[in-house]
Amino acid sequence: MSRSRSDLIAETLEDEILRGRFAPGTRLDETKLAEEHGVSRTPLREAFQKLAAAGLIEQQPRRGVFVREVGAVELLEMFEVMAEIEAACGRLAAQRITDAALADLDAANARCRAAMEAGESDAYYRENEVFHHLIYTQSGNRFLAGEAARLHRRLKPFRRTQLHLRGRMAQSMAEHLEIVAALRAGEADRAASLLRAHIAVQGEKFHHLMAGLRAAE
Amino acid sequence: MSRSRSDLIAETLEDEILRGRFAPGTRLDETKLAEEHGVSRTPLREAFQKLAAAGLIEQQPRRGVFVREVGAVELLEMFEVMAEIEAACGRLAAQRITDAALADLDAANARCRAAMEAGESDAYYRENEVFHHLIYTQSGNRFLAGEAARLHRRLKPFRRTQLHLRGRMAQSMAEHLEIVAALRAGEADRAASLLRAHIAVQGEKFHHLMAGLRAAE
DNA sequence: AAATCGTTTCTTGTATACGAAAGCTTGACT
DNA sequence: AGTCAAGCTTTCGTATACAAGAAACGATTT
Repeated sequence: MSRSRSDLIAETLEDEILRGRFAPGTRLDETKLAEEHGVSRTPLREAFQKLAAAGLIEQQPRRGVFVREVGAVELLEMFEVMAEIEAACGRLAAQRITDAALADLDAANARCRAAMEAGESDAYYRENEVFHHLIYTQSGNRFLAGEAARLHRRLKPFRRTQLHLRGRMAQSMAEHLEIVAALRAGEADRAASLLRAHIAVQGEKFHHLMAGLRAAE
Repeated sequence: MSRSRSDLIAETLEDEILRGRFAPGTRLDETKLAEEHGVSRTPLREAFQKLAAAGLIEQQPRRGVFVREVGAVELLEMFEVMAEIEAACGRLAAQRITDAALADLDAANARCRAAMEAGESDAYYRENEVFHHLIYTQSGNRFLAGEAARLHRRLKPFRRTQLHLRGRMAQSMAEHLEIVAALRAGEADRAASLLRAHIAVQGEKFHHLMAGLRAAE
């Protein structure tokens, strides 16, 4: 199950898109990118197909490929789905999680707290990711965990700014503790609800953020 | 947003794979398929990238592409995710569904009942699909609806045999009615639970089916 | 007789070349 | 001066040619 050439190109391209090197709506020049990667157009076009399937770019026949604009509506929808998927992970994890994994969650939360108290939002962000990925895998459903990770990654650029909002870190921290408690108690419904709310608030914050940006224009 | 050539090839290929023309594990011959579609290898390879991204085929570098084997475990995982996604659709739909859509659901169920009483499992299957797709769209979340439809399609070949199981149609029918009742009442949690159970039973039935097949070998 | 190494052939991966379509520029006409 | 059309340029889509790797086959050796 080794990786092929166009896979690598697709990965780096995906990374560059998500990291914002190419603004939404930008046309991706085949020839330019080809020589940038030191290959011909062929492997690049194959990489494009992958990105198109993943929904990151849009191919307009005879026009070229463009970085997809994700509108505010679609973004909110994706946050909503993320909330539901994490809820599902939590529901299943509550029934299946191991003691070792619970300990890992505690550890991640301890590091979260340390980061919060130090006011290091970047560190908090990293540990927060660890926390959530642990829950994905503890769903005991590799397919679900994969889908969760995929969407999580997709939303990453839009989640980044969230933690700088006033008081969000502390609230997030408190929610984490409640979530772990529910998982430890094996309360599936409660774990699901807590996780849903925990993620949904990101969508709402994002909504407010967008509204603010719009008003500032 | 028109469709390109390799898109069409990818679609037909996906269809042929899901319909079982190519057994899992089969190697897909580029040249053979190319001349079968009357094109060169290039557009075919581009179609392969899409299918690989969708997880239907696996590309082994310098070896070729193979139809992916979906093991029983992964299949059960996918059913579990389907259950959770449909539950999410139901939860959201309960808050957002229109009267017109409720009427459509009633109509679909009426056609389901007719098919059941006539013992036409194929017709039941079709109307059952209509019913579920209505719920997807009524989630009011196009992204979620898309993901639901994608997974639904992916599981189609494995759901097909389900309805022939003794008494499944009648039970399914009864569940549909309960689901609509919950949606009409706007009871989000109940709609979600009912849908989750409604789909989960398919996974279990499938599980039994698999066990039966294994034992029969 | 079996095993191993070399050769040959087949297939994949990539480059390049060519045809076609879309957009832009230029020029003519109203 | 503005608008429309025709040609020109650019870029996409596809075919084809070529290179490299993998598998199969055979020959030689132990």
